[in-house]
Amino acid sequence: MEKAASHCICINLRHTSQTITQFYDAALEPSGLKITQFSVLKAARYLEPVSISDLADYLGLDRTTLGRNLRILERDKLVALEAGRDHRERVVRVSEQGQVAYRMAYPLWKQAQNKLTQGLGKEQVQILDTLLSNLETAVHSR
Amino acid sequence: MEKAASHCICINLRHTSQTITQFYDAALEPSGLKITQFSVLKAARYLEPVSISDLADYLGLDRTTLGRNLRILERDKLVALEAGRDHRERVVRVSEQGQVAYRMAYPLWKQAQNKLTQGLGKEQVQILDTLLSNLETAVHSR
DNA sequence: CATAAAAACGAGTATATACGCGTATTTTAT
DNA sequence: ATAAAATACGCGTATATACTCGTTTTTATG
Repeated sequence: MEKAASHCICINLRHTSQTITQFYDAALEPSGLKITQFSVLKAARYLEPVSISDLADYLGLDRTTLGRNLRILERDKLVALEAGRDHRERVVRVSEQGQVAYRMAYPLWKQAQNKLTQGLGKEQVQILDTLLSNLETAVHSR
Repeated sequence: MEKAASHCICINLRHTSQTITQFYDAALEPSGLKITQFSVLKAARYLEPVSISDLADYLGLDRTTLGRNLRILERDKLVALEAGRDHRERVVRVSEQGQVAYRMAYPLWKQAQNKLTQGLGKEQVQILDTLLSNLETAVHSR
């Protein structure tokens, strides 16, 4: 990872996304979590008990994608997947171990976020957020 | 895919990147190429004959990632991978079929790119490019 | 109430991405 | 000229992501 800047918005986005992901993953390493897993735990903590589909909607992920990601968290005993009252669904709960990992990861995430924010400038981060949001809108409209 | 806007720069980037990728992939569909494959073909056309490592450097991808991506293009007969004079390396060449696919994909790519550019505004796209570039710099320094 | 429609999920398949380890080949240094 | 270092790769493993299809369960409707 080092080169970049094609003329393609998509390729540029993908490349930066990947680079930044590695940055956050490295920052979170002591917690054993990746940034994607951190974001799933965060959402699950907020919504639990929650079905896979509802959690996927919240996260903006495909249901099957989240299902596979959760399998890994379950294997690592960070979440538990139980049958809900509705026997079609499986309900996500964050385990004690999951809570511990999250609390360990949070300050690491914050540090990474701060570093980037300071590197870019607060206003620029604000502008970035707006642009990303507008991109998604531009694609979905019409 | 529909929700978004966490407070995490990384998660926001990942989500938008994925959404935009789907937009480009859908646009390129008639050509049979995905945007990632299109970008590999474009670079390979420009640099061929080129080793896997050199092409990976140019694209900002891990060598092994590109190797696997090329295997798929080879399977679909869009590129050929031959031994170079240096017997350690494998040399990438775009096949006739690859050229045809590329030429078919190009206007589709251009359309997608134009749609997005019009949706966002040219200045905003320029700002986005700058921000993405600055993000990568912010992460690599220090 | 019975059947049709809808919802929730898993499995299969496919792609993209990277890291570490091992191997073959080429270069370089002594 | 030989040994050491560097280079180019492949494979194994791991994660993230999504689509299609099929199964189970729930809900709606006539």
